[in-house]
Amino acid sequence: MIQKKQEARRIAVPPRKVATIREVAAKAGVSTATASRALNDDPKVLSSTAQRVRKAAARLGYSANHAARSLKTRATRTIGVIAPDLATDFFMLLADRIEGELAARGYGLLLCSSRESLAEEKRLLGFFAERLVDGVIAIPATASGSHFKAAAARGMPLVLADRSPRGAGTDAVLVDNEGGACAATRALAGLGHRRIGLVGGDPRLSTARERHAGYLRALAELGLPREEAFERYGNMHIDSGYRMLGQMLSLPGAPGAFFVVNADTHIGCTNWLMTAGRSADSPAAEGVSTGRAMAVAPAATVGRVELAAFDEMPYSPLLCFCRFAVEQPVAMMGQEAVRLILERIAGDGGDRPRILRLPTRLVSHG
Amino acid sequence: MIQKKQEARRIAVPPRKVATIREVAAKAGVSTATASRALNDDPKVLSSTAQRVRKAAARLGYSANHAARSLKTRATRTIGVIAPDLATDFFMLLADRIEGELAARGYGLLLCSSRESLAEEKRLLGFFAERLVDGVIAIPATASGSHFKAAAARGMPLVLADRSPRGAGTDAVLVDNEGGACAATRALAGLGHRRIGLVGGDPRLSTARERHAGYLRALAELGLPREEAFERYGNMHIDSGYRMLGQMLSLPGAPGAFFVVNADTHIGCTNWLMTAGRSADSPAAEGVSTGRAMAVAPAATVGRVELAAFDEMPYSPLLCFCRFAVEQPVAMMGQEAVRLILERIAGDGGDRPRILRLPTRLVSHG
DNA sequence: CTGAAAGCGCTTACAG
DNA sequence: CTGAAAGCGCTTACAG
Repeated sequence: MIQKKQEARRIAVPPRKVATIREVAAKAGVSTATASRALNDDPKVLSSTAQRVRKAAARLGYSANHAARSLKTRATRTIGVIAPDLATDFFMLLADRIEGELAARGYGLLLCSSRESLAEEKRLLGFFAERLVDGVIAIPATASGSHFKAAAARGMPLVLADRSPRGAGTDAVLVDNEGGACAATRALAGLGHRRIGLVGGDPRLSTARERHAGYLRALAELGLPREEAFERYGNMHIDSGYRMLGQMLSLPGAPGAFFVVNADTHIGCTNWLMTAGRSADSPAAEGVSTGRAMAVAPAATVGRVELAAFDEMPYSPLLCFCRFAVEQPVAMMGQEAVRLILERIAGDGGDRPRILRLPTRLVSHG
Repeated sequence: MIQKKQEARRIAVPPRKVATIREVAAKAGVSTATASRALNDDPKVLSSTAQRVRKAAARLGYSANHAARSLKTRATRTIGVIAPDLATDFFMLLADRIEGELAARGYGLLLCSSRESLAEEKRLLGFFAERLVDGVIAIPATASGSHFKAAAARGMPLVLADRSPRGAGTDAVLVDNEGGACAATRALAGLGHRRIGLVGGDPRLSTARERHAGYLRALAELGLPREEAFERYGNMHIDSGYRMLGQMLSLPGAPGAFFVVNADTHIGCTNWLMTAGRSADSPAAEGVSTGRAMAVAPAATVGRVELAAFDEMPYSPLLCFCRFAVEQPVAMMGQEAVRLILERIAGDGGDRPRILRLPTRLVSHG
C-alpha cells in the first residue's frame, strides 16, 4: 500500500471554477463576515440581509468550500467507517443503515475496508485522524482492541459495532449473541434432535465466542451431550462452512443438526450439502424425527441434516437445510451506533464506555 | 433531509491536540516551506535535511492536516461514490473492488446511497462538489443522466458504472448485458425448453433493457415464440420477482423456463417457487425434459420450473431452480472504473466519453 | 446587527 | 537547496 503523496501536487487540476463567499458578499453588498453568518443561519443577521445574501448565493451557484470551513471549524461532518470486508452482507446491511442515519443529518461517510487485517485497521485510524473525521464507527477485524482505546484516548470519538475486541474500552453496539445462539440451538432440539453440532467461527472474535457459549448453554440446559468432535471453528467465510460441515458429516455417527455461526458459513454448509453431501457415501445419518441415533447408514441421508444459523438474510429461507435463523436488529444497530457517535462528538457521551446489547429474534423457516 | 449547518459550530470540539508543520519545522530547525517539501518527498531537498524533518515529524506524531492541504492544493484524494442502494449485493461487490483499488492509491471513498431517487442523486452531486471530491464514480439510480453531463461540464471528473442513463455522455464501465442475457436464454433452450418467459426489470434502466433485448434476440435466433403474457417488468427487487413469477405461473399454460433479470429478482422467484409455488394449484406445468407442452396439470409441478439469471452470487448455486447464472466481471469493473476516473482527474481522459463494455461469463449450475 | 481583521495549517511561486 | 511571504476560503472573536 504505497501512498504517493506528491501526486497530489503533480495532478493537473481541472479548472472547476466555483464562487467564493467573497463574490457572494460582494454581490449582496455585505462583508464576508455577514455573508458567512447569513449562510449559516445565524439568527443575529437581519432577515432582509440574509435574504439578499441567500439570493446572491443561489444566483452564483455558491456552495461553501468544505476544506476551508473544516480548516477553520475543525469539524468535517464526516464519519469514518471501518468494516472488515465490504462484500459481507451483514456488514453492508449495517453500513447501509449507518449511511442512512448519517445522511439524514448532513454527515458524509468515509468507508474503508480493513481487509480483516489488524495492521490495516490501525493504519485506517491514522488515515481518519489525518482526515480529521469527526468520529469513527468500526466493526473490529480482530480480537485486538488496544489501538481503539489509544485512538479514543487521543480524543477521537469512537464507537465499535458488532464485535467487542479485547482492551478496547470504548462505546459499542452489540447484540445478544449468546441468547440468540441459545434460542436457535434450543429450537433445533425442539425438532427432536438430541445431538447437535456446531459449525463455528473464530473463538477469538466476540461474536463467535458468544454464539458458541449460547450453543453450549442450550446443550447444558437441555441435558444434551457435548461432543467436541462435532464442534468446529472456522473463519466465518463460505469456504470454511463448506469444509467444516463436510469434515464432520464424513465422520461416523455425525449429528443430524447443527448450529451455524453466521450467514456465510451457512452458505458454505448448504453448498456442501447440495453438492458433495448429495453424493457422499456418508455415514452421517441420524433419525431426525425420532431423535434416535441410528446405526451407520451407508446410503447417505445427509439431506436430512437440519441447520439453525445466525443471521437472517433475504436468501435464508431459500437455503434448503435452514430451519431457523437468528435475526439481528440491523436497523437499530445502525441507529444506535450513529446516536452514540454523535453524542460523543457533541461531548455528551459521558466518561464511561457505553455498551449496548440489542436483542435478536428467532425466525422459523419452512 | 434537513441539514443543520449551524451544528457544525455548536458542537463542542474535543481537544484532540495534534502537531502542526510549524512544530515539525521548529524541531527540525528548518522553515515550514522546507518541512513541507521534505514531507512531500520533494527531491530538491537535501536528503540529510529531509531525514531530520522526517524524524521530527515521527517524534511529534505529525500527520498533515488534510483540510489545510486540500484548501491549498484543491485536491482531496477522495472519490465520491454513489450507489442506488448499499444493501444490494452487486453494488456492494462493486464498491468493495472500487474501495480496494482506491485505497491502494491512498484515496478515500465517500460512499453515499441515492436511495434509487433521482432527486437524491442530484443532491449528492452537489454534496460532492461542496466537499471538493477529486472525482465521482456513480451507479445511476434512474434513466435520467443529464445531471451527470452537467456535473462533468462543470469540470467534475465522473465515471458511471453498471448503468448508462439517457443524456449522460460521460465515461462509463458497462457489461455486455445483451450478450449475457442471450447466452443465458440460449442455455435454457439447450435444456429443451421451447417456451421461455422473462422475469424482467424496469425497461427504462439500460441493464434491464439490454438484458431484455438479449433475451429477445435469443428467442428470435432460435425461432422460439415471443409470448408477451410471459414477459414482465419489475423493479429488480425481491418482492417484484416473487410477484411477477407468481402471476405468470398462475396463468394457464405458463412456460417451464424463465430468464431472470438480476440477483434480487432471482431470490424473489425462488422464494415464490419454494413457498406459494409449492402448494399452488397452478396450471403452469410443462414437460421440461421433452420440451413438449402438456395439458393443464392440476396438481402443480411448478417445482420443475428452471431459471437462468443475471448475476452470479455466492448463494446462486444454492437457489434450487437456478440452472444458469451470468457472472459479471465485478473486479474488472471496479479496476476499470478507478482507472478511468484517475485518468480523468489527471487530465488524461481525452475529450470524448469512453464507454467500456466488459464481457460476462455464463455459469452452469447443477 | 455588521464589518475589519486575524487566523485555521498547509503549499508554492519567487527570490536568493 | 532553503526561506520569507502570500494565499487557499472560510469563520469568529472583537469592536462598534
